[in-house]
Amino acid sequence: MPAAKAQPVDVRERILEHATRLFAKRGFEGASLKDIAEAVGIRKPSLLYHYPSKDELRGAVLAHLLDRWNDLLPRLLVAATSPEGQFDAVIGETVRFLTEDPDRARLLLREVLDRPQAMGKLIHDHVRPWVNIICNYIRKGQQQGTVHADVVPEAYVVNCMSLVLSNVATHDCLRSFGAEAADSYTRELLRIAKSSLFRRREEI
Amino acid sequence: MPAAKAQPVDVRERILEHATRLFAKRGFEGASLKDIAEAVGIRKPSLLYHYPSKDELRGAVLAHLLDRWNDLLPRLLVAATSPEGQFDAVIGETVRFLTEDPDRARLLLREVLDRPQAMGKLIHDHVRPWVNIICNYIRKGQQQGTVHADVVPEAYVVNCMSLVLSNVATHDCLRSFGAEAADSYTRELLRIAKSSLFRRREEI
DNA sequence: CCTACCGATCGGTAGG
DNA sequence: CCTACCGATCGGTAGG
Repeated sequence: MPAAKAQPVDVRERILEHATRLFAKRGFEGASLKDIAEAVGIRKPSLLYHYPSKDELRGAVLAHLLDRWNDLLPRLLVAATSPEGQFDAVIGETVRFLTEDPDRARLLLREVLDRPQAMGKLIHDHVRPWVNIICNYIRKGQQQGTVHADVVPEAYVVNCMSLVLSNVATHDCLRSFGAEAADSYTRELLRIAKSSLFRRREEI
Repeated sequence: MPAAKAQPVDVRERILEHATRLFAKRGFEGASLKDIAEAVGIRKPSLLYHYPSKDELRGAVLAHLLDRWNDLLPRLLVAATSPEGQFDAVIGETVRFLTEDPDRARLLLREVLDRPQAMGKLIHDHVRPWVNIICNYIRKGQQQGTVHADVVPEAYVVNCMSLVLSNVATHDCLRSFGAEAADSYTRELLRIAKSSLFRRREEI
């Protein structure tokens, strides 16, 4: 009867949480296994029992983040029906996913900087499919005349991804810029994304 | 007569070059003083003679980058006269400055992630003045009807900065996305920035 | 899950 | 600008 174990929540998951937070805050090289272990409340060798090396922990952290993203995707893609509604759902949920825990954006940006080649392959495998779906909606919108004709779909979507990522990741840093409301930058981001995609009513 | 010294170019500057490159590639914690010194062709204690600590080297690298940026600014701000020409000059030169050496973008992004508070102050001091100038041009454009009325100037400029920075920094990683031309992402970035700012002729 | 310990490497110093 | 060296900390292992 293991009645009074330290914390009931799965230790492996608590390790991932604190590893995500510390990798995001200090970077992979800047966050030591000792610090992560002691944030969880165990010793370094105990952490290495669950994840046998720091590199395997890095991989597990990234896989865990992508799992949460994949949880979101299916209901996101079938949610809306109209082209503009679909777009709002997709970019809105993406922003919400990253804003809910900004460490996700910071970690992803750091991984892209640290290992561009490996992340390129990973993005190609995990993100390409739904990018293609968005691109098809954009092309359909161009045929119907609701989307600007000079949009380059793939490049547009990639730039939007970059923009959302860096907007959330640098949120703390850039908030010191003005006295405006905290989410005014994110609202302007959505305006930029939509304004550069859809033709306005008065144009049609 | 010190005839055959190793390299005639200033050693301090060569240290800054290699430190910029290695900090950008591996991060501050991931790049060791030994690696930087040996890339220059000297030993670690010799590097520490020129920059007495790793933190002072970090500061010098950042200051050097901002100096290059400040070299660019004055001629950039007086270059064009029309609002749209001014905008093209500013964002075009910003892209060129970062594209010329993508390590600049990578280093700045890493610094923002590593030390958001310190970078917030630094941005406030060094970048705020010319952001204000751009914002005034945007507001003038809004009064004249050439710029969309719903643009929030400060938030727009900050988002554009974020977008340019992350676009250049993640260039290597995202190029693997499609078979398109290497600069198609950057061209789409410029289109997004302009399309979400200026009203199209047919609207006016 | 722990204590005890490993060799390697870190930023930095002494001294010339 | 160098060699030689410092204590501290790194990721990881042995053994229980």
